[in-house]
Amino acid sequence: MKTDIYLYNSLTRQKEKFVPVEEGKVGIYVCGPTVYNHSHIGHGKSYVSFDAIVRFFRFVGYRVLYIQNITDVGHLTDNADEGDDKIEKEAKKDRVNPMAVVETFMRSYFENVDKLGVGRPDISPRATGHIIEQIELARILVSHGYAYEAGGNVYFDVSKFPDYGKLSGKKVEDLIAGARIDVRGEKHNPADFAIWKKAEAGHIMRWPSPWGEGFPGWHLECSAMSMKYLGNSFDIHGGGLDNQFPHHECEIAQSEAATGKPFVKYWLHNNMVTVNGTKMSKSLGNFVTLKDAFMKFDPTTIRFFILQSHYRSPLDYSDEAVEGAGKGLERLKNVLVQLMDLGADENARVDFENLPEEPVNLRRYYDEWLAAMADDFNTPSAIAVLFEMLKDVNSIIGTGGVVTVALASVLYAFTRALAGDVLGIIPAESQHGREVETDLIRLMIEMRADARKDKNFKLADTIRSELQKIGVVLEDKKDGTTTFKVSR
RNA sequence: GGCGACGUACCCAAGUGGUAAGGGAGAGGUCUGCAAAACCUUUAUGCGGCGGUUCGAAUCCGCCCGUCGCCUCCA
Repeated sequence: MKTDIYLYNSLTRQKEKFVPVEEGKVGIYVCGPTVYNHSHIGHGKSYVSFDAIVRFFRFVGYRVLYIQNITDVGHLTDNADEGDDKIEKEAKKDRVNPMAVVETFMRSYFENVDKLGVGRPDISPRATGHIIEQIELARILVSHGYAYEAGGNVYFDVSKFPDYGKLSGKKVEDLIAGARIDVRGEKHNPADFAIWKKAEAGHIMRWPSPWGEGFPGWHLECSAMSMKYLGNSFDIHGGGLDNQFPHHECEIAQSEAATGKPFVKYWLHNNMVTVNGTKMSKSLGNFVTLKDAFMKFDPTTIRFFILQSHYRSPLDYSDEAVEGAGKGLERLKNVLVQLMDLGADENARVDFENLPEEPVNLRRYYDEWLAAMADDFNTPSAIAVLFEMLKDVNSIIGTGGVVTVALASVLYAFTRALAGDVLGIIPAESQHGREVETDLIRLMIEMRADARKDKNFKLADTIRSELQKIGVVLEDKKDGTTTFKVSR
């Protein structure tokens, strides 16, 4: 590995050096969405954050197995394990099969995060595809005495698992004292949680089990699926801070009670998104879906905006802030265009072991970037390093310094690798677009150059402004040449 | 009520004991037919407030104010 990685472990509440369960490999599980609605900007933050983390692990040489589930069993909208199943509620509204609702929003989810440059997980297991594993896990818990059946429901007995609360810092007594919920009489202890639920009449999604027809409790799927693909003990489990309790706490209890082994080594939690300072909620009408956001901003800009703050910091979404981020990103992308104009080879590779120190100190910038990323994935600091490098490069270009094709190529590849491959804030496609379009634009530039020579500035300006309308921005250089960039 | 975070310039945001990164916006300048881009200069004696520890604190401690999250489905 190129470097040691330190990460903040929610379980121990401190930064720790990452030591994998198995040398050279990382097993990571991240809680995926419940697909009953369009994804919002909060989902965006979570999945972009973990995407950057996964990309970084791969960059430094780890073999990563990334699992992210799709929750396609609805679970309940209400407290006290009552209320409607969210997916079924949606299905009844539209008079369609619940699985059709799942399909619709699962596709929507992937379309959205694809646009954000989030790499697909290696495996996207679905809860309904792992009912057998979940029943088996519940069966083990019952047979080991950690869970009990009551009226067709199966509950985890919190009193049998003394470590319950170790992740969230909660005490079972406090939970009972502060309980705002009506306690189900059949539970032994108010803090006990359902791992299998009886399907009442009219409940559509149901499966046979040793306890009659029913469906799995929410927490069970993540235990069953993570351990199936990553083993009983694995490296990293991630998710939103709002899932720390009860979801992740319950996962630990179920998994460790069933296997007798430590479940997860490092817990990573990303912080939440607020909109104009307040929590997103449908009732407040400030619910920003990714679809909405993409109407106003380029998805890459949204990604950049997300990564410009730390994953463990809360992020406040506002048009003003995203606009500001977009302008900054534009500058970053612009340097690549400039380097291309200097003849940079698009396919050049960087040798990180052997970076130049003059005239741009890439050695130092790389060390700083790496240190930032290795320190709990500090993407804001890493981005700041890229901006410092950019300033250096522009300064040389702007003051007429000599940038050889070889240097331009190294700078280009360096920026592409760090900003593109790892952070994902530079889209992969060529800035200059397709050949025919490029030739056409060059033709317009020549025509405009003739107009300028004749002092026909009216025509010259018309050409420039009309091209700008279709997203082609012309820039006249000092030496009389004109370059362009495509800004969409 | 219980638990936990956070509060850094006009906006966004790093920094967890050694004297305030970075981005946006603003101001002035260089370049230019004009733009745009780029570069240079500039914008917090101060990091919510008040105390304390220390040679030294945005960073540690205490209290207060404010915001957010969790305790109930949630990324």
